[in-house]
Amino acid sequence: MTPTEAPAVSGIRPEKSVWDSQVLDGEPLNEVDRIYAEILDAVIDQRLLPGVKLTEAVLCDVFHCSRGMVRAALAKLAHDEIVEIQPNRGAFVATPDVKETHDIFEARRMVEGAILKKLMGMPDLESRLASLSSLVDEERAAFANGDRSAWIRLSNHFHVKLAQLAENAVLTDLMRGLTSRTSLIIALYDVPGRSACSFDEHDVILDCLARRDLDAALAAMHHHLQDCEQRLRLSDEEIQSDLRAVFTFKR
Amino acid sequence: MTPTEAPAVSGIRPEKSVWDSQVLDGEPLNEVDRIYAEILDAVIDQRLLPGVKLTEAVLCDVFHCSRGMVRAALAKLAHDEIVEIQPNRGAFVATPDVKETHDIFEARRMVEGAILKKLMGMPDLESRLASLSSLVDEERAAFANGDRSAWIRLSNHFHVKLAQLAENAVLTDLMRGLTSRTSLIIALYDVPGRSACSFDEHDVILDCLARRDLDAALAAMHHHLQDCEQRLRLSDEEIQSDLRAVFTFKR
DNA sequence: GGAGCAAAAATTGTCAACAATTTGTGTTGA
DNA sequence: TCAACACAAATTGTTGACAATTTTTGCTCC
Repeated sequence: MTPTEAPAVSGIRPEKSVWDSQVLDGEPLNEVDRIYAEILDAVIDQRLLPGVKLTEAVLCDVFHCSRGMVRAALAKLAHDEIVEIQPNRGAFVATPDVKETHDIFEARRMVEGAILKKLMGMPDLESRLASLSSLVDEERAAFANGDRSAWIRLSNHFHVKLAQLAENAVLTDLMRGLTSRTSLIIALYDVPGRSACSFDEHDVILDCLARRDLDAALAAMHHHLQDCEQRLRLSDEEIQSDLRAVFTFKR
Repeated sequence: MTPTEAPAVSGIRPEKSVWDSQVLDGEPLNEVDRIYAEILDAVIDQRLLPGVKLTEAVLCDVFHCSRGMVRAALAKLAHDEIVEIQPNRGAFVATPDVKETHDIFEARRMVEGAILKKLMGMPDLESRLASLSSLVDEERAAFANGDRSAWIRLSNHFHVKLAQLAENAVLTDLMRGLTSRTSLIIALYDVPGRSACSFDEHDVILDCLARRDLDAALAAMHHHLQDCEQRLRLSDEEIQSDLRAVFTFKR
């Protein structure tokens, strides 16, 4: 994966100008946070891909600010493991390795399972779940419209919003971090031919929750995350078997 | 809680000069990370207390560096919710509110429970637990010696080290963050007369783990965290009842 | 065509200087 | 004695300039 630069960085400023609350709650208080959020959004939407070099001067141009602002935003992103800063060489969108991938998915299975348990004990669950149902509908629509960025963003947001329903800010922040990093992983290891629609799986989870069937909900979430992880092409062996499949098919 | 400054900040540089791996794995790569770690260590050890103002110029003096370094370290600590940066007013050691306290403990119960489950399925558990046993011994010794900072640090480190045994870097980092924030909470809400020895509880957890009794281990950890949370004085009503107890006793 | 080298260009790391804001102090008047 | 105000001092926010490092380019030689 060689560092690329100009074309990918140009994807930072999407056409939408209305503030999207995916990354931060409410408007950012300062310039650094704004830049942070813009870059993070671009990473989550997979407009900025793993390994891309984030040159300070280019970002200053894009965001019309001084280098200090850019450096501060990059430092925060590095702290989140979204960006890797290599001393004297620059900042790059992070490229999580196989171990990190496994660790993140494992952590998600633990945390998201615990969130479901908490939700199960909460009153008024059905009305809480209504906003999530419409979100899944939006996922479905985005997919049908071929709007990949929107689909990815909404798909990610489903998990964050589920955490928000649990009314624990620490868990919500945690889920934000885990889903952001998952987006990187998927961008890095996803196999186009293996992509399946995740909104159906989201629907199943919601259904189980609405029926207050904890075991089913846990199984559905576990299955969803396991599936997501299984779909990634993580090893040379998998790449080899894919190449074989390609040439077998061609012949 | 009024911001105080000079006397508490003087606690940043402890007598020990050997690098303690509590905060970061290995030596920090740069000056910012070093300052970050020093301040975080001081917070965890409760040498720096909640609400203390962290003046840039003072920190520059203490650490013999430029303001840029200090600002970068404070920004990272703010990102971890360890420090609160108020625009145009300065940086303060954070003062978590009651909701945040609850959220953190809840998150810990979820995550630490999940860690125990994972540990239960790991091979060679007994030899893994050996280092933790000696750590609990150190806790006990520190408490007996009246070395509060060491006791707190070791007590915190127990949970981080338990997470490390699970061999998942994401979970370990997560536990680091949660325990650091817990240390703040305890500094803020702890009642001196209510403090109990937590190393006995740590021992119970280890014992259950060694016997591979998952249910008992989960119950012990849950009880430990619940106990810890219950010991905090979080409401005015509790303060009132404490005042009544004080004057009832005096009469 | 590739390797090695020097120089130029690009980029990152750092910090002092200045601007902006807040806090503290002193004075005045009621 | 307290409130209001002005001013000085302290502190935070920001950025351009310079130093240090890395990357790119051009040239020579084999």
